[in-house]
Amino acid sequence: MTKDMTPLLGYRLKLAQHALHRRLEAALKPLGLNPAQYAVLAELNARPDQTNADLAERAFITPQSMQGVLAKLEDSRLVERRQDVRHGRRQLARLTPEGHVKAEAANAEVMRVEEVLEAAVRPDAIQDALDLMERLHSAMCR
Amino acid sequence: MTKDMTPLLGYRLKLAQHALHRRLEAALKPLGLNPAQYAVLAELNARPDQTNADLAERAFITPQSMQGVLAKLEDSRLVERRQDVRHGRRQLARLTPEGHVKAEAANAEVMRVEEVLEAAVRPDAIQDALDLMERLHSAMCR
DNA sequence: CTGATAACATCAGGCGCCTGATATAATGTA
DNA sequence: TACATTATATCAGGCGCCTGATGTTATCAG
Repeated sequence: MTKDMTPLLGYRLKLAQHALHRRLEAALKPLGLNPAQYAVLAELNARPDQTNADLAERAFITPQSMQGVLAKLEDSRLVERRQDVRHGRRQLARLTPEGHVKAEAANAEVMRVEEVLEAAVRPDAIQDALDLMERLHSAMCR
Repeated sequence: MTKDMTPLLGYRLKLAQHALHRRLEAALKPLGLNPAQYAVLAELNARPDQTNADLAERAFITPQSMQGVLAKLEDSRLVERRQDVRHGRRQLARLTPEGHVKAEAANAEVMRVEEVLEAAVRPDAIQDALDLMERLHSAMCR
């Protein structure tokens, strides 16, 4: 007989991340963004002029999926794409001024969630928690 | 300027869970199951005769989504649903004999992944890790 | 008993991410 | 130069989960 799932690390990891995801969705919804769109805005804010392929890799989704994300951000005039002068195929994405404002606002919301998350951990244990997540991540990628 | 996401607990939580999910998908694929289907088989193995609504709640998805999961499991003859004798509307789901075999096989695969996950943590720190996940989950649900 | 409310199953449509296929430009190699 | 390989963007279709709407059955209040 299969036992109760509750004491499994994988199960609890899933639960925690699922709740976080819902929370982020709720926090970003008033801004008209979803977590994937936020991730792109934040990434382009930190490093402008990246290609669709670059952004996809950093966000851990496929280029095909990122295509859809970028298309919507372009429709919303938060991101613009230009032909790379040196390459005929590459298109470099960057934030519009409006996109920059939106990115900052979204980041504030996300940081608010992050603070709630960190408040659940003893201050001196946050680094341990970060290390734990990294170890779990590495173990699953091997 | 938005900073690097790497040191954020939320970001690393997402990364770890994402990798776990991919790993589970890969482990279950040879059995013809996805993580959601596995969750239902495991749940019905532990507690037979649950309704669609019950299963949805335990799996943290909507009844509408669980409907699709159950329909596929029925098509695969791993689960069967019968009218509840006392209620005209409720349908109670349970494993078929074939479903029971599949559930056990899937559970073995999932436990193998769980072992890899736990191996990434010092043995005396597993309970701390479980507690951490629970605190993060609770913090996000409030 | 009657009518309102809640629980349950289910259909329809949308969104996000996936895989597979295709087209084009850049790059490496004979 | 010519050709194969790689990188990039993009279209098409599938799958899983979502919200909204609908119909049916239990349950409860009067």
